This record gives sequence, structure tokens and C-alpha cells, in this order.
Amino acid sequence: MEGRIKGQLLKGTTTLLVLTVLRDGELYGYEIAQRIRERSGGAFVPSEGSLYPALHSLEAAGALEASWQASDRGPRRRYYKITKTGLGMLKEHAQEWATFSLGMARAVGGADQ
Amino acid sequence: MEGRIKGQLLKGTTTLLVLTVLRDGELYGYEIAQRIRERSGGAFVPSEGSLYPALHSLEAAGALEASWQASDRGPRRRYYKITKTGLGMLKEHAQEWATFSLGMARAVGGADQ
DNA sequence: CACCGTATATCAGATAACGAGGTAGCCCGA
DNA sequence: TCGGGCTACCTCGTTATCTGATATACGGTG
Repeated sequence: MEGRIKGQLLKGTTTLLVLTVLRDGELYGYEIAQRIRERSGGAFVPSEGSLYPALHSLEAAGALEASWQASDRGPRRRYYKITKTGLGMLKEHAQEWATFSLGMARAVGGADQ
Repeated sequence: MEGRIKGQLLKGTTTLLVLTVLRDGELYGYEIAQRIRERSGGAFVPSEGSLYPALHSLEAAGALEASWQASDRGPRRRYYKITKTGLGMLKEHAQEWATFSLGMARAVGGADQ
């Protein structure tokens, strides 16, 4: 599918996307980016410059717990696991997204088709 | 009444919102903000600091044509009208929003499963 | 005259994405 | 054994644009 999204529209969604993919299990950074790309149908390809700072920020906020683990093929990986705090944050962000999405649907949706 | 959205999520949506409300007719700035607030169900209340620069930018890009008109009660108003270029831009932004929205729906699913 | 609602405009500050650059481990082929 | 490619992490400067504060000015009301 064509049309990769980047730029301003993505602002504020990285946190929600990261927490969402981590709800299903422990993942490392590189893998998180791949999951987001897959789950969005290729629409989102988080850049490293936005993903890693976001992970550090979420860890500092207590939303994620991280640990280094060796890989049998390649450099070591930093695995992230969502915490209770993170689950609460996920719920908040999901709710905020729902409100935002609904507002946009009302404002621009249907009207143009 | 849902919470008002502000902050990062709004980045990049002002252009689409402005062009959308102007498709239905000529409006002045203050009125554009009110329409967006109404149509979004109160979720979006564009601040002056984001709306006016956006209008100037759209006018400079040829998406809008503007003219000063006196008001019988209050200060003069600057009316904005969407151009052919603006209609094309609206179509592009609406398409981008659709892709973005679909990607989010796929990635985060039906809110919280 | 003071105040409020209307109406436009601009500014400093904050946020967070992007691309580019760097480090490093492992595998494969020349 | 050297180089290139993939994996995997990290950081930096640049860019876009939203927020809240501040400013100007008109008209009606108390």
C-alpha cells in the first residue's frame, strides 16, 4: 500500500503506537519499529531519531522497563516491557486518540465524500 | 462533552480543518475558528497563534484569496475564500488524513481491546 | 469613561519529528 | 582478510507549528 505518512500528523502518536505494540509482549527497539510498520499497513515507519528518544522518555516516566540481552546473531538488544504505569498511560492516550479521531471525523469526515 | 484536544496531536491538522470549513463558503478568521469548534463537537478550539499564521501561509501558497471588509458592528474582518489551488490542496490533505487515520485504526485497533 | 466582546496580529517558548551521522557486532563473498 | 550489508543502538542539529501572552482597535452597554 502506498502513502507513507510522515511529518506533523505523527506528532504525539509515537507514544500511543509504542505502548500499543508492547501491550502484546516484550520487544526490542528495532522490532518495535517493524511491528508498527506492519500493523499500520506500512503507513508508519518510525525513524530512529524519533523512536529511541521516545523509548528513553517512556522508560524515564516509568511506563516501560528495559533490559539488555545478548543476541546470538548481531549486536545486543534492549528489550522493553510495559509496566502498570504504562498500561494506564496507554489507556489515557487511546482515549485521547479516540476523542481526537472522532472530532476529525465530525469536522472533515463524511462532509467531503 | 468530551475533552478538548490540544498539543501535539493537532500538529498538521489546521490546514485541513481550515480548508474544509472554507469549502462551504467565504468566512473570516474569527468565524473559521468558531466553525471548527462547532463542527468538531468542541474537540478543537484553534488558538489565534496557530490560526492566523496558518491563514497567512495558505494565502501565500495561493490556496486562499482574502479581502478586508468592514463590519457594521466591530472591527474590520478579513474574509477568506478557497481557490482552485486550495481545493486541490484540500483533496490531498483529506487523502493524507484518510491514510493516516486508517493506519492508526489498524495499528491501535478499535481503541482498547 | 471603563469595560466587554469582537477581530486581527505577532512573539518567545516548548514539543517532537526528521535525516544524517556515529559506534559496533555478525555474516558472507571475493 | 578485507569490505560491504544487515542488524541494533544512540545522539545531534534542523525544522515545523502549537500554545499562551501580549498588543491594537472598533462598537455597544452601564
